[in-house]
Amino acid sequence: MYYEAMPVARSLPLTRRPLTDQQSALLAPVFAALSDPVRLRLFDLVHRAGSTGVCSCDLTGPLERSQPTISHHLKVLREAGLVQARREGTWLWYSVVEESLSRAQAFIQR
Amino acid sequence: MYYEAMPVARSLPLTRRPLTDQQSALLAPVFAALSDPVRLRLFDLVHRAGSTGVCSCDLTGPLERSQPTISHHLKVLREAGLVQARREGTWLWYSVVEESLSRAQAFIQR
DNA sequence: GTTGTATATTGACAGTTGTCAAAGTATGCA
DNA sequence: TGCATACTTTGACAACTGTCAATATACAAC
Repeated sequence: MYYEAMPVARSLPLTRRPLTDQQSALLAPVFAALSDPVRLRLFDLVHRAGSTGVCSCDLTGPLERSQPTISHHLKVLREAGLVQARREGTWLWYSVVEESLSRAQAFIQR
Repeated sequence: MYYEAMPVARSLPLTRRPLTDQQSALLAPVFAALSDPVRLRLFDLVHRAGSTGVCSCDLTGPLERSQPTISHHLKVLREAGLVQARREGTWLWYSVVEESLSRAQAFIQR
């Protein structure tokens, strides 16, 4: 089984009009996914692992949260399109979806 | 009376270590402030107004929310350090705190 | 199949959030 | 002083969120 990144807004940065209702509704979940300290640290750890990714078994330890809680946060990050996971045997390897980052970045810098 | 931007983390981007507990606790509220569609649009409107700022009376109209709700969201943005307000007679003029943006940006791009 | 390890889901609970109506505070002007 | 305008605060409510224990599912090895 394969856990993919969910689809998210693509056409944001080019407009010079005020943010529309739809645009903000697509972008907000990305920031919402980064709005929790545990998820920020998770995302940071995944990001550090680069394209190789990181085994989620290595993510449960350092954050002092239960395994279900970490699993829940990883799901939030996945559904926001920020990370993706691929299975390798028993393990899941998480990596960052660079594209999603550039969308958030496009909003922030202008 | 003067509504200022609240103090927020300053020393984030330079480290190459994993995000600490404290760092993530300081950064998360910034993303949390951007995690609501109405606030995203508010912030966008303020940002567009540049250094002149925008009168908050002009922010209540376009977003289809009650005036107290808009006031609440502006407070959240202020407390996250993303915007600041200065009073001019009866009006409040809102403008973006650029520095706060660069901190969020520093996290996103690396 | 059984057993063991890795991860996800469910259910529950306290705490937080977005929203509005109503009431309060601040400023300017007559 | 009184009134009008701009904004904030309070109180209430439904919806959502972070957390864990318990349970379930997926895969590998035997």
